[in-house]
Amino acid sequence: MTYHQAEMRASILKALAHPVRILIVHALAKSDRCVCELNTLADIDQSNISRHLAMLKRAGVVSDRRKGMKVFYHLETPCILRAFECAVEVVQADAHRHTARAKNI
Amino acid sequence: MTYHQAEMRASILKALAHPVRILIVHALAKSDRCVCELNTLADIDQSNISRHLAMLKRAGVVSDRRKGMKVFYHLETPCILRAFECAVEVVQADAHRHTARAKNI
DNA sequence: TGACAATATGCGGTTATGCGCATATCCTAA
DNA sequence: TTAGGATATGCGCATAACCGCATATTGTCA
Repeated sequence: MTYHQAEMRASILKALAHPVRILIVHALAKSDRCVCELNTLADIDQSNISRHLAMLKRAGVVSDRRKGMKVFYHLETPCILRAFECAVEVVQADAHRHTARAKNI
Repeated sequence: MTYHQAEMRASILKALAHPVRILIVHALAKSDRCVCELNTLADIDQSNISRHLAMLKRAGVVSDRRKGMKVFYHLETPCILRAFECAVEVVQADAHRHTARAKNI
């Protein structure tokens, strides 16, 4: 794998590597949502949500579509959910390792 | 999904979201490697590789094992490779969208 | 057109990442 | 025990990510 290829992949993963953006993608997995709906996912400024959505869009992960005053976002690449599953596996494996170590001590 | 769960997942993805760390994981997918081998993946300082490995280890993605003077790293969670595949898909979908747009203009 | 709702963007400040250099630590072998 | 190879860590700097606030933009409806 070339360094350039690695950079491309890293840019996608970086776009996903933020708790708010993970919440967004998780919500979009169920159905398209407008910004005002996504805004309730976390206790942060609306402008911030807008920025996170812009990042996901730039990465090609989501697309947007205007409908009247609202803008609806759509998950373009559901394979990302598999990446999340893997993250969960890692978290859980880590948790097991920690409890195992705690028992030994 | 709670914000805390999202944070846990984000920490894993963040650990992967760097070109050098992606090269490392990609190399480890084939077999365990010592730091001196991984050092040749990119043109960066040895201390830097060491730091990237420490991050991956803290995230629970890799483990290390001393063998004499060398330290060998091992990929603990190969499911990560699936996450990479997804990143490739997104990159390719993006490329297609760009060429399609270029044709229209 | 003017007021207002929904969304995006510019700005400035704070925190986190990434890096190289120097140096510390750990291990082996003479 | 001392020399030297392999790896890790402390430090300081440069840059990028993140955030809230204020404000711009876009669209609706009276």
